[in-house]
Amino acid sequence: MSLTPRTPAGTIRSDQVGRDVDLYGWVHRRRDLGGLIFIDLRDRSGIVQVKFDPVNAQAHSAGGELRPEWVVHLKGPVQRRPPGTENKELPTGEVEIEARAVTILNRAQPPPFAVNDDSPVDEQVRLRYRYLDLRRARMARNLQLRHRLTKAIRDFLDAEGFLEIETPVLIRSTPEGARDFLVPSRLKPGYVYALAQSPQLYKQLLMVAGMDRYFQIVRCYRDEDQRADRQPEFTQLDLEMSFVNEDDVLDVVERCFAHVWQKVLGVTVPMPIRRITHADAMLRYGVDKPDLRYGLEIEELSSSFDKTEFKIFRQALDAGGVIRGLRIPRSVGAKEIEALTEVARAEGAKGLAFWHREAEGWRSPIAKFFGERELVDLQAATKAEPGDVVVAVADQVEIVSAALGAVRKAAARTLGLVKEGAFEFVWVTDFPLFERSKETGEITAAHHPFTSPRPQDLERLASEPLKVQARAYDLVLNGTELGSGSIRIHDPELQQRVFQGLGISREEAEQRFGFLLTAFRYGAPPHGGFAYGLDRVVMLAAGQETIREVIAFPKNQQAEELMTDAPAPADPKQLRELGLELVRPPLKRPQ
RNA sequence: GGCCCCGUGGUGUAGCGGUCCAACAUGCCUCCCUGUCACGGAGGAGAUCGGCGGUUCGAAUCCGCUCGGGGUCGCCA
Repeated sequence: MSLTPRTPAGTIRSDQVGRDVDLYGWVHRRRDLGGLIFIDLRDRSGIVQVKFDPVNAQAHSAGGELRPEWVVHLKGPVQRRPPGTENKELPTGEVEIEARAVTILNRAQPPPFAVNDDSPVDEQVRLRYRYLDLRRARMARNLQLRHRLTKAIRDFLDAEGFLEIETPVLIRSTPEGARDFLVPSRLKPGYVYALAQSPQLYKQLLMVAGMDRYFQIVRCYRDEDQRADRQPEFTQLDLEMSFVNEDDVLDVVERCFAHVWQKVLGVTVPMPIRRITHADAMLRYGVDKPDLRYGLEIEELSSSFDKTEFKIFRQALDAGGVIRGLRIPRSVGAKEIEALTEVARAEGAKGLAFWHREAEGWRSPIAKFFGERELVDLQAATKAEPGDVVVAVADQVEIVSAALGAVRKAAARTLGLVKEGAFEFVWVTDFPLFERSKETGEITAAHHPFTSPRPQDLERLASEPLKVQARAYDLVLNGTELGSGSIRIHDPELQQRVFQGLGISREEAEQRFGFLLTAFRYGAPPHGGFAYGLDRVVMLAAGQETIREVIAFPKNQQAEELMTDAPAPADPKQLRELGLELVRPPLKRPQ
């Protein structure tokens, strides 16, 4: 039995009136008026109303049995709806199908939650019955958006001369970065692969191979804790280019975003995307991924208070710290200030100083500690207007940045200063090459160990490594880091020096990255690239709060896939084949 | 591992020491209804309030532990 020709339900318009159509789909909703019965028939394309008239006895009696989510084949003519009964809410609202023949292809149990509306449902239930959840309009829309967005990316990069090339998923484990998922080797007992965290090294080797411009839409795996925007397996748009500098990479990436936003959302992204240095972002926004949908820039106030006698400020300055503040262009109640203070404290600040700007001057519990000149300076620095509130933190620079960055975000959200529906892209450039691990105190790569230092910083590599800046850049959208990239090292000697800066000895580097260093000795072109989280991009484009909403079958916070109950206890036979033995038996999970 | 929030018929919520063998909406079942579109009307079934323990004359409600879910910090080169 061939199921063609099918007519997609959502595509039927009045110009098809009189034509006989074959519809295949799900019963979305049923309205039984006693005589006449209407159902909305749903398929991927949308919804169309079907009429069951008692005149068509067979169809009408079958129609009376139908329930939501039953699968049916309907045959009948497209009819114009009687005047006054059109539904302007539906694209198909001018027409209806008169069912002349009905075949019930499958009955359905009542679903555990309503498929035919968008009412909130516990996410655990949604994930357990994901195939039902995906029938709902919002999820169907998200997956269709994801498809169109992915296709727009491919079309654009293809037109720009990029080749899509697949790289291995089962790769050698490298201890840097995120925790690896390990896959034991059956053929070499005791040996393991790692699932690729990213195609980083392979794409650089593709440049050495002369592929010139590469991209890949690629699944990546990281065994870390989950978040609203983090899954153990996620998809990256990964690209790499030869014979380029920073501007070439940024140009391609931002034109790609402009193309995609125009094509998929009909939104024009102003070009070029603005750029801000990492140092500037930390100073003005307190974070390296600023949300520019609102202002609230952080102001340097240290010099305004350089002679202050206010003990808390004095001590911070004397200890080499800074005082910075934020003008909130709105009156803020005591409760809200208390909440913002808590936000600042959570980031390590000892408190939050605040002044209410009034018509005649400043009102503040700490007003008496400040002289005329300081308040004039405060006014000049913040340009506060009557009704505004200025908050400030005094401490070491890292704490001040973190605290005010968090206060800025919290204030924007609670006071409704965020421009909804806006897409504010920004490049963050000139990242440091290294950073000191908070945990171990060791120097680690801020981006990854293959990132090129700026040429003018090369002589500081050994002497002042933390002052070396990298040829690295991040792309940020609405305060979410989409991804990052860099110009890579292509000189084996420079690569060795950076490894040494990271505390990796020559021998160790040869052992772990020998293939890369060897490759670089056979003529590596200068190259650089970028990678971003496709799930995050789709999430933001679709206006969703988590990437789970744009992934067909995502995992929960325990990294479980609830529909199939993965992961599952290991089969002893499989373990034997792999030469593995469990040290700890699997815990039983109560239902 | 830390912190925060949430677990009440299938689903979403209300109830926050007795008036609750738990209420409302929706879904489900039966009946009525020939222009509905979240159709309407009448009736019915359906939860021992995540679990265990405690406080109390009395617990959905208070306390402790625990299980489950989410957010977040750490972590994510």
